[in-house]
Amino acid sequence: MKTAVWWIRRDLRLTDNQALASALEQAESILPVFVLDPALWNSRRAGPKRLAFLLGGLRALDADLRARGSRLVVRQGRPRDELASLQAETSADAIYAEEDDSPYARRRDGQIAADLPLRLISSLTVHPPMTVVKPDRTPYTVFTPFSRTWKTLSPPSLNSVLPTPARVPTPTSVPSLAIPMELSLPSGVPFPPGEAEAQCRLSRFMDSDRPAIYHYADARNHMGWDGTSQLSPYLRFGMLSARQAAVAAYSAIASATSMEARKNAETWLNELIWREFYISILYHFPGVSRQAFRADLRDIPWRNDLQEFEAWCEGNTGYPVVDAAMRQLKQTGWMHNRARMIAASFLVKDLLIDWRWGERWFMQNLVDGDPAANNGGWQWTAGVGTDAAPYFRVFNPVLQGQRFDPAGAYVRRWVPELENVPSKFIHQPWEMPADVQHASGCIIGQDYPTPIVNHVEARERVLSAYRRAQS
DNA sequence: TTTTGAGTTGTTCGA
DNA sequence: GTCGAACAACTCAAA
Repeated sequence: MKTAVWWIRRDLRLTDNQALASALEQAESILPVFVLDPALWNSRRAGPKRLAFLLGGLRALDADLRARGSRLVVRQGRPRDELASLQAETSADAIYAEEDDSPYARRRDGQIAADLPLRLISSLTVHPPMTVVKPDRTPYTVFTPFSRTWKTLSPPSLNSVLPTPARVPTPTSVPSLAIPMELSLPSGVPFPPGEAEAQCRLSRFMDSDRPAIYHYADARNHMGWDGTSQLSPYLRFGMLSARQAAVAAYSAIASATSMEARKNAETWLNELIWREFYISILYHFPGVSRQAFRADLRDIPWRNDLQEFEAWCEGNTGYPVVDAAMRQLKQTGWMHNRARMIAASFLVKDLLIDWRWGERWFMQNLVDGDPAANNGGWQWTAGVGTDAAPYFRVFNPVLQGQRFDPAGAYVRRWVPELENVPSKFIHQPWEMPADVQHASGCIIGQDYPTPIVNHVEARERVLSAYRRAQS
């Protein structure tokens, strides 16, 4: 085969890239292509921060390719049209791409495969959705048995991680658009795009003096700590392969020096399996992207109060942890996982707003926003999904704050008007006596909002709403 | 086919 | 302050 197209979608890396490796095996020269698809670009789900991260990732990938005698060709338009014309321009014999299991991608790829020689490689996940199924070949809908089966499949070995190719021979004459520059990453977003950064973060998480992976199980819950890997945006765009992450997790488990350390590393591996679980759920049940998995919970009488929704979005609910979470999201494009659960629970249960509103807001603001994981997380919190939280499990934002941000470091960082509030009141500032409000420079109702709902009453309200919906 | 055990992440109440 | 039970059944997965 003379020329092959490597169609890049969410695998912005050269290391352990199976689509690229297959193309290199089969063809003498490779044309790396990214198609800016207006259907995704203009979608209500797209967010400027994620798009900026993607464009930055394309620039980084282009630089990495140029160091290997290649370059990235960027086109804009419907992928089908652009690929067809590229194929004509280069007389490419095949188009290699990493399979994407989300509903839009499957529809798009199905149509393209009907006309063009598209070869899809399953490497979005360690184990493709079709391989982690029950003995009767039907999909799992509960996490624990899914993960048990996942773990019985042969783990990827260290040498299965494909090396970075030294050279990528590429035809020189194919014109490319410039990578759009108008959307640059806002300065508050702490995620430099590119696979070099992803590799750095992975090794820092695994191999530093005191590897965070061996403290992950507890540390990850503290919102003011740096206990998570912060790899989600990189996994989202394939700047790091799931397989390489899993290999790293397995090797950390194998070299753990205590039961405790081992358990912590296993907890992180479990998070990778959660990612694959929700990818599998969306693959087998594409309808979840539009409605609740559980048919009996599709008619909850949501209040959907617009003013309250806006207060939530902007981080002005009067509940410090919730507001810190929402402001972190807005400023950085990322939110701590524990904070995601608290903020999501507050929207759905305390405000009784349709979980899909929150799902959309997260997609519009998260750099790591992924249709499968985000949908799964929201349905879990709302208690309407697979393997969902029981509906009576309502997070108490004050207790969650006291437990997972005891000194209020997280709150003070993202809600500066509470900076000088004593720790005793940091998660319930409305309890401050007037003199303490004055002393801390934070008058409730003036410098910081009065809570927009009373949690105890809101809890009763949501419990009865869910009870009614079910009966 | 039937049975049995189990199910990410919580809160509240009363002893 | 700490502890166990209740919250509500229900469905899934596997024996």
